[in-house]
Amino acid sequence: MVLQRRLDYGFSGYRMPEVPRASRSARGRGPIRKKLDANQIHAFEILASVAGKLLQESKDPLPTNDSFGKDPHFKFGGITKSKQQDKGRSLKEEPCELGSCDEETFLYVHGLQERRKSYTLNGVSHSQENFSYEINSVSKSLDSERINFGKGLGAVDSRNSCGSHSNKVVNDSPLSEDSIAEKPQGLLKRKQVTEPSQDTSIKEERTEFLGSSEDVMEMEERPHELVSSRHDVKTPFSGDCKNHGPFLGHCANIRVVNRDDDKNTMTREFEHPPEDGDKKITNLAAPGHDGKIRQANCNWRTCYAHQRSQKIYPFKKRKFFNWRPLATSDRGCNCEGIFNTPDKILKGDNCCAAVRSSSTTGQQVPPKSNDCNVKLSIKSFKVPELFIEVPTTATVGSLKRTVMEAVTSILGDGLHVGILVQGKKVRDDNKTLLQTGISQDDKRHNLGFILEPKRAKLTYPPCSEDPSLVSGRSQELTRHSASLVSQPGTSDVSMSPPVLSLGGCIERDCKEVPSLASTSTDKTPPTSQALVAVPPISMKALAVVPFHRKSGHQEYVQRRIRRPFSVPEVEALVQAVEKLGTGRWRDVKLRAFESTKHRTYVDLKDKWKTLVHTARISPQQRRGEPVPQELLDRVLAAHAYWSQRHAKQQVKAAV
DNA sequence: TTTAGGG
DNA sequence: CCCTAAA
Repeated sequence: MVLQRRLDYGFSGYRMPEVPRASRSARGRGPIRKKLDANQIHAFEILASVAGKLLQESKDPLPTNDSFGKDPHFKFGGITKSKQQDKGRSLKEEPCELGSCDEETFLYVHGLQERRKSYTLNGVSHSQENFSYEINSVSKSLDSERINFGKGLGAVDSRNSCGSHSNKVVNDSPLSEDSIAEKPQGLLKRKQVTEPSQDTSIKEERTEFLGSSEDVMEMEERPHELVSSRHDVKTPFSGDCKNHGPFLGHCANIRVVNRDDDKNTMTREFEHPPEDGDKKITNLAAPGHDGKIRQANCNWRTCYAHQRSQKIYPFKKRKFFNWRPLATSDRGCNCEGIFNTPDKILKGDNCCAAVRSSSTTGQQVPPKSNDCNVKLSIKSFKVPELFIEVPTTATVGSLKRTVMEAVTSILGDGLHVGILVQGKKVRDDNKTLLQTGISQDDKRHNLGFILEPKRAKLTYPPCSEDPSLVSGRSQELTRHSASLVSQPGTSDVSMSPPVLSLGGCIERDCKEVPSLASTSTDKTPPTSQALVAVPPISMKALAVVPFHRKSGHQEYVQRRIRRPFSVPEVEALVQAVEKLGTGRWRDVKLRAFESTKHRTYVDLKDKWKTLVHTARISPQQRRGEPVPQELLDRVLAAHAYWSQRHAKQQVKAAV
């Protein structure tokens, strides 16, 4: 028979496709904000949840964070130290620190409407969740974050810029070896207790995982610290999680309260972030951290941000799934504090261990990815680590599916997973992992996962519907992420060099948003902004996190992409309204936007509303593409006219 | 389905 | 843009 050993892989993160820029101040000075769709946010939630659970699995106390409580920035509103203390096993809360973030590069992630605020990933948000999914991009650093997917304990990526210090740091880090060594036991223990069966299917794992209720639920999450740009780090991983700056309130404290076995639903409630959240963030973002950016040393456990209050939180919207965002800083997750020395890691032993059946041997300690600093550009964000387990006999296709399930369930169906082994894209889904070389212990076999747009074309909002302005639908995807799109089945060329100049491209893109006209596909570097940076990856062992997928499809309803009205559109709208009047949006739609399917009458109505508002405010206060004053004047005139007319009609009707 | 408005 | 109550 074929050996049924399993490989545990850990994701240090995914690099996500860029998200359309949401907005920035009129003068371009403001923070660049990005909005993530609900499902994307959910990804964080789920991944964070997974991480959190894993974290919980560990009974080993995490290194204490001395800075906790000391750091002025660190202030979790409701975090009760005493509470933590009460629980011996509970993890200490640590502030998540966002390292040096270029203020300008802060990304704000928004969820939907009301929740929008709460889902603001940006630590700046005052939302209650205030989770630490802060995406902060340091455009300065060209190093792209990498996705490590490795087997073996503690991977060290020598190529990684962080790698150099990471090794060293690792040793010093409290979280290093000991921690790692211990963890497995704890996991094992738990496993034995909870999982009698040796046969562990992913599903079972998941179940078990979920099954570990109480303790898990009560665990406090600990925000992890984050860090900063790898470049500047002088003392990376200063060895402890102590020095991390407070990430402040971004890390939500969550506690799982309710568990729904059937649905694997966990609801959580977040605490309200400190009022001064903004300030804190600002501080973090403030200059001065340059060169001294603290390295975040977060191991995946740490990443598991604070969890706290538990409570069944009825979600208003069904769109929101079961999982609430955990307070986790994706960034933090990426910066792992636990590392093993390379030699150690790469040893066959570890590898072997890694492949042991998790069910019988217990889970391995999740490997830490040496993905030090995550630098996110405006167009991408990193998701917390995700651990999965698959038998070596699994096919590449199944591996993809497994990963996809985890990711898709979170992100929605817009993406599919691509797998790269040593930088090469594996296209044959029928190959087994062994055949592909993924199962080999050789460290050289790097495995990378990439998220690619499923659809041939991503729908990026064209600047204008106006034919004259639209260079073609094909451009949709091109804007910032042409390279992102490796169409299924086609180009992989770009993927070969896994990651390339990601950095450079990103930086450039961040700074300048190419106009549509200038961004034809041809100009876009094929490889660059690839979705994923597939850095050299070292394999390491990890704990498996069974990922569960709900049968089916989540009800993620993606928020429509923002499509600012172009001047021609505004013109058309104004003209139609002048003629038809307000209140007849359907007719306006038919008349002026008949062929523009993405402009609904509601959109037109909304646009009119904003136009009226825009026309009333001073030019200085206006944002976005300036609308000719002439049009605005017409807006006001039409608005006044029709308002008056409606009023009169009402009077008549009344009489 | 449309409107109208608040979020 | 989203979400919805009303119409």
